[in-house]
Amino acid sequence: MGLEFIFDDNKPIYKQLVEQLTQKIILGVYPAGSKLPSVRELALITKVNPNTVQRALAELEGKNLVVTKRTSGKFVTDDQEMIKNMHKHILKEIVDGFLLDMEKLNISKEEVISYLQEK
Amino acid sequence: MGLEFIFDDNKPIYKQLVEQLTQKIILGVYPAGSKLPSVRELALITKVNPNTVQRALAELEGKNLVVTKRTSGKFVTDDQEMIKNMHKHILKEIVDGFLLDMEKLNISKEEVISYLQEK
Amino acid sequence: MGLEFIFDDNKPIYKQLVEQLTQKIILGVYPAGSKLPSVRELALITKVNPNTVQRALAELEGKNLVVTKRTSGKFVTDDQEMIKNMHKHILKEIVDGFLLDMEKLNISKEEVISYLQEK
Amino acid sequence: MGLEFIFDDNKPIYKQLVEQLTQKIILGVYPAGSKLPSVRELALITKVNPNTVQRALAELEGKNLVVTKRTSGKFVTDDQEMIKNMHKHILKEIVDGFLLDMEKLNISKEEVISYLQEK
DNA sequence: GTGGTCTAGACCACG
DNA sequence: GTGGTCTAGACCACC
Repeated sequence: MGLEFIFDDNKPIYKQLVEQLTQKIILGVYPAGSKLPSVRELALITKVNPNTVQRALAELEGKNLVVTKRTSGKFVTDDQEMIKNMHKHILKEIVDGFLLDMEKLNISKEEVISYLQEK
Repeated sequence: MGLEFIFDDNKPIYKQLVEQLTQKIILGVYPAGSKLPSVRELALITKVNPNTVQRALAELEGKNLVVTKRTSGKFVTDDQEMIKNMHKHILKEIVDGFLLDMEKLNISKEEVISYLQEK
Repeated sequence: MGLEFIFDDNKPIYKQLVEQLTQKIILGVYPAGSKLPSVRELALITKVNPNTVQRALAELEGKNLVVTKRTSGKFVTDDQEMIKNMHKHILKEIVDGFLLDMEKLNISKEEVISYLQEK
Repeated sequence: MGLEFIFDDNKPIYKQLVEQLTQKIILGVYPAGSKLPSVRELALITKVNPNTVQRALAELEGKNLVVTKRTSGKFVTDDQEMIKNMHKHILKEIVDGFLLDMEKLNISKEEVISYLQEK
């Protein structure tokens, strides 16, 4: 569990890769400080072109979730704080987006909650 | 409220138009059976290229939310049942998507609810 | 003047492109709010592969110096404040780097200044 | 002070080693004619792969700043003149590079000087 | 015509 | 074997 990569056609693959790798980092599938599979390995695992993997990893590096140690590979940041923050950030983003959607449909928070409870 | 159209540059404008028009129909801003503004008017209101408006309306026709009466214009369907179903459908889609996201982050429904209640 | 692009082999071309475009923006060769040449045009001007141009522009977008208006092209940000800040930022970076180098060589600021004045 | 070696991951380590060893020679930390630590020692001190140290020293030999005396090790050149020239050369390079950067940003030498004086 | 994405494949520097 | 860069060329969505 935790190692599959599935893509759909709606979003660019590299963005989906960013999301899924971020998730795996947040959930500890790739723990803080651990070495990521090499670009080429990831390309094999995900069945995606190495350039595309590279691009996704570059984004993760931009967000400081991943650091590159030249010639020895790419690693998850060892800054656990940052990972936690990312977790919170993503959570907030999703929940806020959800509530916004609900608002657009004129549905109150209470209705949402009772709806969820019934499920 | 209810007549503004706001677009961002991330998603195709015609899709955003579809969404926003659907919303207005669902919420009764454009009630069942009522006449929609003409393509040209909508283009003016939304400050969008008429072709784009056309494309969005075509999609809405495809979903049977809008019907064209030749010579007199485009109208919201008068099938109230269909509108209600659409409402439920959209609601379900959003909530399910939300719950799926939560699941990916390993967050239980209960946690979500308590999180929402705190807000 | 101001429109040539020259590259050397020490640094990646896309980074040099980022630098040179940034300069042109800062200096007003490409003023705030103005449209940039299209990716393909820039590729022709610079004699570089369009993908490489794309990559450089993506970086500039990441720094919010450039914004993309879908289908109509890429534009310099119209936030003049941001451009000024970038100017200051770059200036500071260069000067600080320079002073650091001088420090490593045990050369005082005063010596530097008198050296510059002689030139 | 004078014996630490610090590397960042942006530039090749061997180049950084070359720079830092050159500095130490110029500043007299390793005086003209003195014996350098052995490759292995340097590797330990710098926590760098011996191959990398070897490569850096080879470059310094190429510049005639370091000479190998077979069987007894590597020594800083005893040609003090050469060391002084190297000093000047490096200085010139840095200052010229700096002035070039300033020129690109349309900043006159006078402005630079007054800027430095304020700091 | 605009930008965006992806692939395939090659070459390089590094350690 | 690691990542980084670049090219050529193709295809897509959008307006």
